[in-house]
Amino acid sequence: MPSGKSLAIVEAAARVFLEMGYGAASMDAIAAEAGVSKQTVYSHFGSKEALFEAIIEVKCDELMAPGSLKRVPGQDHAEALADIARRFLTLVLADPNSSLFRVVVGESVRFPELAEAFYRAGPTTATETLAGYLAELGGQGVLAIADATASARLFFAMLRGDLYMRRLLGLTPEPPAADIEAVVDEAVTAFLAAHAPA
Amino acid sequence: MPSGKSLAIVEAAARVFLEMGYGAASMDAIAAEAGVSKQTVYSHFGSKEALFEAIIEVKCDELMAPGSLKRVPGQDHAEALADIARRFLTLVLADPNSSLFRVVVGESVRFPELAEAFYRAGPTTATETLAGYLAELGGQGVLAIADATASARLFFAMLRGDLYMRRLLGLTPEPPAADIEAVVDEAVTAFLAAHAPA
DNA sequence: ACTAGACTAGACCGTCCAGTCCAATTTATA
DNA sequence: TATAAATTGGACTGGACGGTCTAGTCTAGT
Repeated sequence: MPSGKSLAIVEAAARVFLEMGYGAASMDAIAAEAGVSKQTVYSHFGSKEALFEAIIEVKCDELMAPGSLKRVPGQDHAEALADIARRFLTLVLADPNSSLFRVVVGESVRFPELAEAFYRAGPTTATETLAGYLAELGGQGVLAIADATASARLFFAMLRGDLYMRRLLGLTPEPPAADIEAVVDEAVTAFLAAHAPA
Repeated sequence: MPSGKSLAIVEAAARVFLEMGYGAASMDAIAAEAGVSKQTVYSHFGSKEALFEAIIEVKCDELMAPGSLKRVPGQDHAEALADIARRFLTLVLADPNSSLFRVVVGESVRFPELAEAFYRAGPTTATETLAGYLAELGGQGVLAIADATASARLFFAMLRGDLYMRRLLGLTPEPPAADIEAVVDEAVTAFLAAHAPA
């Protein structure tokens, strides 16, 4: 439970780390951004590494916390898939989140545990959730699903297309909903075609 | 034309930069790795930034130079696609190349022009090449291709699945050919199903 | 009023590193 | 061989940064 100061530090550190990356972020800058003395930062978190790890873990949790991929009942399966895709892409392409990913990738050599935590909180969780749903659809004969996990991974992969790549490389600002919708439509259509029941 | 010393510097710098990232790589380390005095490094490349940019550009060129996606004639289209996919994945998952990508992503905030150059040399070129081939197949009625560029992007996206993500996050060593083959098969099958002619 | 503990401002230390300088030495060239 | 160019190695500068220390302030709770 971060109280006032601690919360300010966490938020400031998140801003600075995500904007500048680990190496370029200085503890002085973080303290200044938080409106707090450097000593206070060191009282709450013992070191730069510890602070960084704390921030990334918090952000990873936030990323997947709201069960973003839960289904709303009473939907056509095509619409349900589109819904999942839309939420996934919106989440993943949103500004602080794509920065987070960039930083995690960039520092994955120095902080392997962080990369692992990210992978577990993000891709793994998302894949498992979707795989459960796909297995259900497969059981109902609505789709031909041989390997639910593999299909779930394929679905997410289809969503990580050119737009995703451009975001990853920082070449594009957060895209408008229409752009996301186009990717969603294409992926869902192709996915359904590839999994049409015999 | 890098002569002896210059070449040694480029190669050493590539090794150090790709292994440690931009921030953690010191000019002393690079000079030592090259078996060259620091002054010589500065004589050939004026600054750390310039050296980094030179290395990344050289590596980008290498990455796409050998026309890695050219088709061998007389192939079944399914086999041709599998061939392209296999070469793409092998290239992209190989060790120095995925390190390069990690570094470019990590430094994309500090070096936006580099990210742009990378995007042009990599994804853009690859997409255009494949789009040309797909348009051809579409014209022959072998596949149903409405938007060749979009389909090409989708194809590559399907290849950048879980294995790619794990590589990106540094969670897995260079995968064996069998793992790549599995991804290739799955992607090609799904892609063909999604583009079957009416 | 007294005290305890969180906080501040900023000086300070040691380290690391990009980049410079230079005198001595090697290498190439004419 | 003589001369010019490239290279070496190592000392040095200047600055940034992680982290510590300290003297003193602010705020509760008693």
